[in-house]
Amino acid sequence: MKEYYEILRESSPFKDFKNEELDHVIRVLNLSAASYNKNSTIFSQGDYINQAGILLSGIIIAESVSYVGERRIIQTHTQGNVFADVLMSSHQPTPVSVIAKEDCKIVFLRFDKITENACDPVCRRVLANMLGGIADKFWLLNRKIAYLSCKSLRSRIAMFLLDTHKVQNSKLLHLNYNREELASLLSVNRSALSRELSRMQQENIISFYKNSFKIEDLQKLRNCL
Amino acid sequence: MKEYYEILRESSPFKDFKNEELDHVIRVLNLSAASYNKNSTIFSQGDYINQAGILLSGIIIAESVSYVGERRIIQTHTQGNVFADVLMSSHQPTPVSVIAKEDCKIVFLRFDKITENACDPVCRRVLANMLGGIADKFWLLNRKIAYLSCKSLRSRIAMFLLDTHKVQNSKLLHLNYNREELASLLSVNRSALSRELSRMQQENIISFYKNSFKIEDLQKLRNCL
DNA sequence: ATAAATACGTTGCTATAGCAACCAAATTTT
DNA sequence: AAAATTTGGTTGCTATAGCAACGTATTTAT
Repeated sequence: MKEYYEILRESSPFKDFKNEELDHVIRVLNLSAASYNKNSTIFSQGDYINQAGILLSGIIIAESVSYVGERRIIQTHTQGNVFADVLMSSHQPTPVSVIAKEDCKIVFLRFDKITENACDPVCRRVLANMLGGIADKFWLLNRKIAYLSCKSLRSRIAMFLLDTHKVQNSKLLHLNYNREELASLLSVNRSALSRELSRMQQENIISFYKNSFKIEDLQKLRNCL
Repeated sequence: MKEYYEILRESSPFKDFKNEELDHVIRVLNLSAASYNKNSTIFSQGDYINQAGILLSGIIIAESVSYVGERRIIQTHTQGNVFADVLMSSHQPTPVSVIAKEDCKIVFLRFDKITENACDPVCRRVLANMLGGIADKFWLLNRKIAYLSCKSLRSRIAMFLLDTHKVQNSKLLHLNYNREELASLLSVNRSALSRELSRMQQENIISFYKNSFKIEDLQKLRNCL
């Protein structure tokens, strides 16, 4: 596990943990790294989950399959991200499937192990950190609801780009989605998305090539809302 | 607090707690009931929150105000519901305002108090229960995203009604929203909502009077998806 | 290297849902 | 009880976005 200390320190549960603290917590919670091949399933929609995962390497996506078989991407995760933390204490089946998009290494945190050791101040810190992480995710979901609540396609795009701008803190945005995935994320039709993006480019609000976007006129983009 | 024991036992943090356990937890966490008048604000959008609330009596709503001043109802809470639990450990400002829709009594649970006492098995149970509650809310948000992701207005309505049907476990549905609020919840135009509801009534899929709805043909309603 | 598959932009057609304006019923205020 | 306000259904108009079909560029497989 030593090789992953840097990554763990970047993850929310172990944020800024010292080496000794990581040693300690790995021993107490009995942590180890698991490997998954590309395209393998980590959790299936409907599973009952009692552990969270921290992605040590690779990329995973959370997706849900609708009643008519449409896949909708809920989220993507990269190195250091925590997933399934929200679900680890739920009595509901998970509404999403988690799939390795590339070869992955993952360390799992069992919820019962953590609470069992809640007297241990280090474990307690892990727990508090994880709760903070869950709150942040909740906030993200609320953002998603915010842009799904936008009436026009253009305002949806604008809100999404402005959000991404805020996160990446640059007018040059690199999205991790192709058009189909972006459309699915925004719950709009792909061709309609392409059309609207082209229009916005023509109006010099944005420009783009593949999944690289540039905000040409921040004020105009804000006015789209 | 004794008078609220029945309600507390119905709330997720204290689910099925015995009297002695409630006595204990109230003492350790120093709990007491606060009163709010109708239309008063409990939390304001932008506040930093370090405590959750349990609604002992009354009705509260969580709403967010958009950039252009539109109010959007995020959630309503009634007796026994927990709110702000998700946010109590967040370093983000709350994205919603919480307003008393009627006179309310509320008991607040401070997050730091709970973790401080994590060695106490009863407090630990409270913590685990609250996490479970948060997971359930996450699941609800995901449901909301599911119906916001529906393309047609009709399918949005259908999914919402089917969800409500599942929760209330009856073909007679009593909604806590008026049309304006329902439209806001589904993020659609009110008149368009009325029109579509009328159409669905004409097609004998549902019937309704005010905020009472009846599913006339469950299969047809499912086919709307 | 060639073929196959995937990704993405374009466009015409059309159904849909937003908007506004109006009216009627119900509820609240005076 | 009358007036005022709120709530909800109706409808015509119109902009928008979904859909399908197609073409081209890019990537992947053989």
